[in-house]
Amino acid sequence: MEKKIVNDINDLANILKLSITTVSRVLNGKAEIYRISPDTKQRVLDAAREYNYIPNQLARGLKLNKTATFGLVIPDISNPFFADIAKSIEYEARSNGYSLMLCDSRENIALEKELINLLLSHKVEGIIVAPVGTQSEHLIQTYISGTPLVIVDRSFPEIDLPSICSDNYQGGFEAVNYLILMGHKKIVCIQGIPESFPNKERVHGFIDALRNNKIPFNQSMIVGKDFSLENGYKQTRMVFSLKDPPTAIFALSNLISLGVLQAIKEIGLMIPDDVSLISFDEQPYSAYLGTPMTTIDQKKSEMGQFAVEILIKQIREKDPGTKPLIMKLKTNLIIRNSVKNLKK
Amino acid sequence: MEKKIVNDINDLANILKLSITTVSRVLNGKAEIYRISPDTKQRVLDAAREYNYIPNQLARGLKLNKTATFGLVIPDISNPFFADIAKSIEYEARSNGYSLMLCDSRENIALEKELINLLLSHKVEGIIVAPVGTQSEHLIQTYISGTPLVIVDRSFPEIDLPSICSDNYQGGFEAVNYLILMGHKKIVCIQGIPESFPNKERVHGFIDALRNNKIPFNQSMIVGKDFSLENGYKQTRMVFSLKDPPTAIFALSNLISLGVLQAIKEIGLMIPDDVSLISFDEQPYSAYLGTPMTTIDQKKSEMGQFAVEILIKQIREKDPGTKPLIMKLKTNLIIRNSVKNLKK
DNA sequence: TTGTAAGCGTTATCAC
DNA sequence: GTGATAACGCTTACAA
Repeated sequence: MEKKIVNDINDLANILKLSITTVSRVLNGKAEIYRISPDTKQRVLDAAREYNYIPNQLARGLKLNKTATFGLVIPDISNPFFADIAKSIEYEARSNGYSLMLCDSRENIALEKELINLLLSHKVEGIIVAPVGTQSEHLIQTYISGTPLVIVDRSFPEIDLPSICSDNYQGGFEAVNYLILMGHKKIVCIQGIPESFPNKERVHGFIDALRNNKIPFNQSMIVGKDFSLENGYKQTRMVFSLKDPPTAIFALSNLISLGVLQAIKEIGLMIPDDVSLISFDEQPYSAYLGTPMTTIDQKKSEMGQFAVEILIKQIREKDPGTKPLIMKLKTNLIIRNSVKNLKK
Repeated sequence: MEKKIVNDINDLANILKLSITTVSRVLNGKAEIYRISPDTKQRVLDAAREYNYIPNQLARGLKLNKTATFGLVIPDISNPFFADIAKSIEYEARSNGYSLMLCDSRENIALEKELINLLLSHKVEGIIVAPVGTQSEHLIQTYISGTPLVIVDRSFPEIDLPSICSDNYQGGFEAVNYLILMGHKKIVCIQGIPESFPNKERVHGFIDALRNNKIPFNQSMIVGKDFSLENGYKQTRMVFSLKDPPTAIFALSNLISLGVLQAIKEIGLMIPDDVSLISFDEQPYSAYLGTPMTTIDQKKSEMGQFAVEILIKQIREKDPGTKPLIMKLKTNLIIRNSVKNLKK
């Protein structure tokens, strides 16, 4: 006797000699509501298991207007910062019954727009996005069109979109303040994507910390163009080819600081004796580098967790009247050995 | 005049005073085939753009039995090894018009099974999985049920499933052979998940390299239970609490070796003067650690790339008759400073 | 307590 | 050249 293959709720109903209605009800846990006999219920459940019936989410989604899916758009999943956030979001989404569609925008705004539309076409119930640049029209558009959306990491100034990010200004300020406390005055900041919001805020903190300590600022103290290792490398080489190089470098990402390390090494300098270094993004390896690195830690898992919470809240409340929630998470300065105390 | 909101191909057809059939045809690039007038075609295209019509992939998928979606199941997206693979898979999938559903199985076999079913219910067109353990029935089941599937990283011995992984045996063998060449005899291998295939193969290579060099092997030379940092830390502390500790450690993952570094540091030893270390998985930071680390590099992006290629091939050919493709990628020994030459 | 049938947004078959 | 309609697999109002 060959075992029938069940692709369908229909096949299942046929085998059981029941209507698909009854089968559907049992499978959706509505047996009691419709007073389906315990016997029938058990038969359905047994058959579903026996024939390994897997409901078709497409059909279900089409009918119910629910896909139990979120979309996640991030600039680079191979950057451990975003991988950590993705981990947290995946976990939190799954815990709430949602699957995740992963989109890597490769720091490309055109692709980001495309990906948002793709997610929309897949009828995701919500989108979490770490935006690439300063453009936000497409995000606002999807938000007001009714798709719940949360921005993580890269918020926008004065925008009415729910968002959650680190207090990048605070992080930048504290980092540089610490450098100054250690006696540094000639500081160079190697930045990431200049237009991106976290970058701007960190730079803002950098400048304010200088100002606060009466240290003159000029534009040559800020170099760099993106968050990559290559950028960190090139800028460091460039900076040290100039006369009067800095005593300290402030790197605005984990990848940038790796590039700095490479350049420093090639040039033949030592950290912190010849140059000091402080970097955004704590990583598992930060403590085990040639010189254990002083870093600004961000609350990555909280970020992911809150992002999903805010999204789910939007879905539940369906209340576009209320002011969108904007959260800022405190950063944390982790002091190790990569900054020299010039005052000693 | 308020702009109408278009949710539907129906709405679009109404606005244009055309049938949905015609609209659908134009939108699917079949205008020429059905000899639709250039004028009509242009009107449809313009309207679609103007009203920002986004096709419903659920309905499309239901009808066509195509979702343009792959599923990816990996044990831990925050492990940079898997993040790199995911990056490559996402890129390659997207280049071929597929989106990616990301599932993190958290090294949990029950969850892995559940996730596979979830992906099936979402009607993904193919699944790429880095399996958690030794169980493969659920994978074989979905493969023979007709859903294209590729295993990455963690293959199974003697299994008829398409798979692509590193030559873990070679990697293990070369690593240990190198240690022996440098004069090491007392070597401890801190392994990952013992039942997992890559782990077994690496251990196999470890043992064969010893044997090959007439160095006696005993079970106490292999310790550890998973690929985590904590495992690396605990095992190192344990090993060095014993009398007659090893002169060299072979760590079977990037996270394990970070744990080793932490323990070594706490104990107050130096690498490579007091202990040598060689580790699986090259990472961007490997070269910048306290002692630049000697590592076994794996071809992560090739792995992702080939995985997608194999998947797409399965979809195209629909030919379950041919023997499933199994690929092994060569590993690469990167020599730095973490192994001491005892023969000097 | 169970069944019939409409409809979710598409595409494909057949007609004109 | 264009259009009406069935069908994809499911849920649910309405019937029985």
